[in-house]
Amino acid sequence: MSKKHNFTRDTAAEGVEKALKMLEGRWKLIILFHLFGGQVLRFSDLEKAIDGISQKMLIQQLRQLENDGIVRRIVHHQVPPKVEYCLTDWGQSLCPALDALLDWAAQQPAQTETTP
Amino acid sequence: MSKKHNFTRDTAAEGVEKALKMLEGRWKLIILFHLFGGQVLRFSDLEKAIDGISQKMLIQQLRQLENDGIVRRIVHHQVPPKVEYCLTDWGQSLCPALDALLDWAAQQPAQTETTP
DNA sequence: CAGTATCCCTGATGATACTG
DNA sequence: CAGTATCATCAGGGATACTG
Repeated sequence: MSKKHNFTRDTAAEGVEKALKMLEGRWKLIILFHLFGGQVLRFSDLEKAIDGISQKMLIQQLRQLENDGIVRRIVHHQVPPKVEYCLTDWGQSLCPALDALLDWAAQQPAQTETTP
Repeated sequence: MSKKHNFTRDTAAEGVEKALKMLEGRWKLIILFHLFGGQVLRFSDLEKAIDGISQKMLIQQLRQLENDGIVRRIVHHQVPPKVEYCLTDWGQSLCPALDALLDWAAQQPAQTETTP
């Protein structure tokens, strides 16, 4: 199944950075969590579902996710236009990794308070 | 050991976002990977080890990691000053989560190429 | 040695309006 | 419906110089 990879301290940092770059972006995680679990949503569905997002931002973030191979764009040639978005297999496989991060964050011990 | 957490789609996105916020920052991952494995390094050690970083950036990123409870700062009251940095236990526990991300990124199928 | 203090600049985001 | 186009804003980061 999973291949073995040998990372040095620097290539590891680089690799994680690459992953983070793909996830950074004001709206990407919210979009992703709307698509996890096999959801297939239209542009307008996402627009309605995500509070406060503009069309410009929505399309921009979707395009980046698409270029990174995380999201798939499905165009139905109709009038009026219909375009749907879903995760690629690889995009789906991101879920466990995010869960790991989520658990980690949830385990944060209470102390000096997170940067105010 | 690990507690159970119930997340909704939105709180999950929020939680991961919180985690990412702590890791975003031009130099944080590089710093972290220098400290993983129990390393204890002086300010000047980090400065030498990390190519291209300025004192301002180094201290800024370290402070943020410290405020987030990921890094611990150890001051030795001496002349000249000696300050060391290492990971907190919670900071160490981030390692597996990053590994998951790393593996995910390494599995990226070749296709449209990552955003040029 | 281990930081502070300034100034500057760019890229990411937001607001708004227009279109095939 | 599903986008493009334009303009304004603002925080993150870089360069540089100074200090307890």
